[in-house]
Amino acid sequence: MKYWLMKSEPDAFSIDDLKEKKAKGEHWDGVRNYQARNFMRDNMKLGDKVLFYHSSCKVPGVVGIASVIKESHPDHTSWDPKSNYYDPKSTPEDPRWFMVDIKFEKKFSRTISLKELKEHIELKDLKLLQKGCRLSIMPIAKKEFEFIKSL
DNA sequence: GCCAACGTTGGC
DNA sequence: GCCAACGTTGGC
Repeated sequence: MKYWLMKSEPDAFSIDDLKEKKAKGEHWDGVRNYQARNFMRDNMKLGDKVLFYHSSCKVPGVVGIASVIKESHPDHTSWDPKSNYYDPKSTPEDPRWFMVDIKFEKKFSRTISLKELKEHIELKDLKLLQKGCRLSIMPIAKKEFEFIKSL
């Protein structure tokens, strides 16, 4: 089993929105970055655990846990001209973008803020904290996952 | 293949 | 709203 961190802007889609989807979960559409796509397409497997991170908001940080319930499948919003995520180079015959489905597992009793994460030496290698990291999906070590969960 | 211009992310 | 740090695009 692998561990991941996924960023979402709570104004667009928050942990509470995911919670409302219950067991049905939600597909993680709209990723238009090749590195993040490759993680979803090639590496994310059923049952993998995900730290849900709120970005571009008042208190950015980790807010809960989700899990993968469906492995890579084409992101249909990429060939929908009406979608914000439309990419004319992607078609149903030759999809360029992929997504996984995740479902809510738990919400932490508090937000573990970015500021707090930075204070722990145990998390010094966390990709999220590396300078200039703009990846919206990144792998994290089991150690790091367990540590953050324990905070 | 280089690189300037442009667009995006995301913390602050 | 600012801006640093990237990623992408496209001319050459």
